[in-house]
Amino acid sequence: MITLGYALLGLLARQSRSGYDLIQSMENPVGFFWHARRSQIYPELARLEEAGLVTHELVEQWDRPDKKVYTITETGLAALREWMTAPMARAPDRDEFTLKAFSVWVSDPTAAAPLFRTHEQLHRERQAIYEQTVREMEERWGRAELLRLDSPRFASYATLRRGIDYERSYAEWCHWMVEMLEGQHAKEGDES
Amino acid sequence: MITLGYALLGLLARQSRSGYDLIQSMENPVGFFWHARRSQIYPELARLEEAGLVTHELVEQWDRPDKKVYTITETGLAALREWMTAPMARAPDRDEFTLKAFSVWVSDPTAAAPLFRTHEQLHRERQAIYEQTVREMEERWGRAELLRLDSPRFASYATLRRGIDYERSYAEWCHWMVEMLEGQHAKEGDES
DNA sequence: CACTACTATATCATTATTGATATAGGAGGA
DNA sequence: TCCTCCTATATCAATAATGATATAGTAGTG
Repeated sequence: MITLGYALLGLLARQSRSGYDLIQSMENPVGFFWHARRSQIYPELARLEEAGLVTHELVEQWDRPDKKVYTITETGLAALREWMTAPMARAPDRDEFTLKAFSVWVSDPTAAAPLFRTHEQLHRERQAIYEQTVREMEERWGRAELLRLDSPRFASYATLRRGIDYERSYAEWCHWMVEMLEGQHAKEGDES
Repeated sequence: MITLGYALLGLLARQSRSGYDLIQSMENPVGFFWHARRSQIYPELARLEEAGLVTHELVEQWDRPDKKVYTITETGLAALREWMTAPMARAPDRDEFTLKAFSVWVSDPTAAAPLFRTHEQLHRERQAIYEQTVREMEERWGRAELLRLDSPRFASYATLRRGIDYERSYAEWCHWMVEMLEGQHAKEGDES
């Protein structure tokens, strides 16, 4: 099965949702680690249902279009558990922005610097969003709940921690690049 | 144009290579930030040639099959420069392993811990490879050359720095996860 | 002599993902 | 009233990426 399928199962294991809700969840902060378009989600839901991993219930609404609310089945939960603990190889790394760094030498440093400056900003913003989310979670459920291993809150918290580390380390690297490109490498220490 | 195209141009800007050489370069440490299979590289080279971004010269060899050595053109270099400084949005994050963390709550912690243990190891190993590469570069060209902005060495060094940070932060997160899952969260500080 | 590995290029089918577009009712603002 | 936005689902074409396989010569090992 496709990774997207497990992403959807992971969301449905927490709570039943419509396709539209799933699309929202995939776009919002918590879904930062996997991304998909509507055109991929609806067919994938159909495939999950065909495989018996989810079922749907039609919910009629008077004020807006009717929706199909999907619920994970026991089979679906079992599939999610199996995927969860299945040994897995490193995913091939793919980052177009880092790829740019690999060719930074061909361009004028003063032309390249703004690019890295912008990305430093983008990553710091994302970091701030994740940190804010963690703070909100702490206020809402308390720190103890976030550390209860069988709680979805813990899983969200763990994921967010990864996100925060990722964004911070990315932003720091961008910052270093800007310093280099702007010729202010006086601060540059040695951390071989 | 496709990102892979710029990855290939980036390699050819440094040195002319055959398709086969390019495949090697994409698999080795330096090419850790983008990945492609043979079946994608050969057609892409043909497309680059059709677009006038590279040319090839047939090199006959007596001891092994003849090869086509590709060289970047002025147009190709211009295209690379333009892509280099073109404003770029955040790439959608995609990491199947982090996605697993999002569903870690459904599985038994003792079953999940080894998974994170393994990945900590994988990332530490990769980190060590990158660090070793940097050390070799320092020995071979000297630290000053690695910081010369118009040198491909600087670009490689910058890329490797990103790689090292990425691997370290990933490994540290995996380590934290293992501690959590194994119930040794005594060390857990507060870094909100 | 068979087997395996390496150099070298290439095609094919399939799957995954993206981008554009369609439909359709309700809400809210200009 | 027109326009835009939101909820809600869906299809379609195009592109990107993967996996499998083919060909073919050389070199080395058992």
